[in-house]
Amino acid sequence: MELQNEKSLNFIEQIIETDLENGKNGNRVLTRFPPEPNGYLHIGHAKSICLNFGLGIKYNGQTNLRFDDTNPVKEDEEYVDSIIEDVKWLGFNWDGEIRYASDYFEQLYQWAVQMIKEGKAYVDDQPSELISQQRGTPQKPGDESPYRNRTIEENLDLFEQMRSGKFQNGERVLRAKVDMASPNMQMRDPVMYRIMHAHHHRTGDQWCIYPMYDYAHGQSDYIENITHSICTLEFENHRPLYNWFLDQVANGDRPQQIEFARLNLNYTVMSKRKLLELVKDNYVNGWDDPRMPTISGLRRRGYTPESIRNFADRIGVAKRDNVIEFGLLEFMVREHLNKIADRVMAVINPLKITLTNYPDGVTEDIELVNNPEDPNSQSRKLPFSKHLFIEQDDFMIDPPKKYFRLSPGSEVRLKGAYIIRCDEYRTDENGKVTELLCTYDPDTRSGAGESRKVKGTLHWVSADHCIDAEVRLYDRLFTHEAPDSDKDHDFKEFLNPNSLQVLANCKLEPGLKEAAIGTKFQFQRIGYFCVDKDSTAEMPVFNRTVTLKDSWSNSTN
RNA sequence: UGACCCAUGGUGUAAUGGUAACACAUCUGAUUUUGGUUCAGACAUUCAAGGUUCGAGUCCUUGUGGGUCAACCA
Repeated sequence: MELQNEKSLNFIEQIIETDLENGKNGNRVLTRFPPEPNGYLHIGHAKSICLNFGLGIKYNGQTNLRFDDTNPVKEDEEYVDSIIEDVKWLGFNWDGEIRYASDYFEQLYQWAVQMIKEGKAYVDDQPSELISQQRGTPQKPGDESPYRNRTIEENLDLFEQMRSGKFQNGERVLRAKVDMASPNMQMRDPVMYRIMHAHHHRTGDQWCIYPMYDYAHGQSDYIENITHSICTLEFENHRPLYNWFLDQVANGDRPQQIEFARLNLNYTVMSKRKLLELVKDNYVNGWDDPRMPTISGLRRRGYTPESIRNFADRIGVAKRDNVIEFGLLEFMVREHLNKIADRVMAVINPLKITLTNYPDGVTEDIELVNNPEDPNSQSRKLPFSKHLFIEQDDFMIDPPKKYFRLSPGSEVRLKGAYIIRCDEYRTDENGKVTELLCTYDPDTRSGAGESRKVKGTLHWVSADHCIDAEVRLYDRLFTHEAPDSDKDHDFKEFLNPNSLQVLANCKLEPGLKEAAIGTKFQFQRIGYFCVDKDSTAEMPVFNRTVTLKDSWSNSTN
């Protein structure tokens, strides 16, 4: 960690280092990642995870994983499991056991009773609409509830009855007695407890009153001895309330809430509600659909934990609203995959070619390095024969200038093998090219010494030896840079109809038959791909993680 | 018409009162048996006006622009 000294500190690190210099919190650093288990984690959470756990590591501290499970009707164990998996996969370890806000329900209740006794909380009998009206507006102060000055005894009794199930949902709430005239809306006697006769995924039917976020969160931080409670900007207005609740119970060290700007990525949506909508209404195939910005989606797409951590590091941490270009995420995964992914031959839109002067029935072994970027890389042998497949894009009848690939009469090298010339092409009734007849130059085999140069090098597979595979090409999920920014159009109107393209007739080099699920490859000249979980022994399925950078198609567009 | 927060190249982030920099993107060129990688280069930045100071992106004031807040959500 010493090496990080060269790098400048973000504003949260500066706060922590100042605290450390001042001996605050007994020189401890304890952060927490507090997801609500009401959906799958997305790349925005990854930023928060990397921040919180990263701080724990950097300052020799720890980070807790705590589920903020105070709203049983929205939460589910499926989400708990997925969140645990995603945090682990990103490569982080939390301190001790997993925590749950629901573990603290009894303590929270006792503190609420104490607050009632001190005249700091009261039971309100009014329905939510009325309470809402009395709250006033940002410009106009609120009005006090007629129940605000009940006796402590009455409050105690009513709160006890709330807990014991005497009331229906919505009949009573417990409110903090703060200040109905505060210019900060959060301070206008916020609700602390509401009645919910609902089954909780951990506490079952033990409770029918549940604490609200503002009350539960800060107290949970305090219970866990959190030093720095990092959250996103929209909680900035809540900080005085966070501190007010702490004032009621805290002795000694207390957590400090610090807000940072959440991640926004263009061409996608990041709200859990909207992501849930895409899943529920089948606009995508589940939370881990490779087009989703969820961590599980990125994982299935072929992203590596390293690339996501590097991304989080690169985008930085600050307080100003930001929209990161999706291309940066793609850069990060290319950068990592370039180093670790073996290169393989894969023809995704096959075009048959026959080498008319190559002997029938002969197979040669072509040796290729698996990854030229990796000094320790092994090589493998590929079969080469008279009948081959190349990419349809690699042949044009009437090519533009500076087209380095095949066209009638032109020459290219087949990577690792020979230089070939296209003599003839055949088309079907629609004019589509169906086959090329080529001749090879036997003197140009790779590694056979001095040979003449050609501009283009193509990837290929032997038609007699290749395997069939399905390849799924993904494009951005939305056509709009900011799909949820348009007030007149629902974000789903900007869904990209071409975000998934399935190619069912792809031809791959034989060694790919046994590739394990999740294995990452570079399909030479095409992009990075990984083996999808839908693969079967008969039909492997590959997901395109990202294309290779392509300055040719960029310049022609 | 309140409170709180924010403002640096196209994007994001630095510069901690002392030469405005790094990455991505874009564009050149070199290398290359991947139109990849690598290498070299180019482009382009302090919201405005006042003030403090020898010196301001940084501190102060005002303005402008943007964000957040009126769930028994988190």
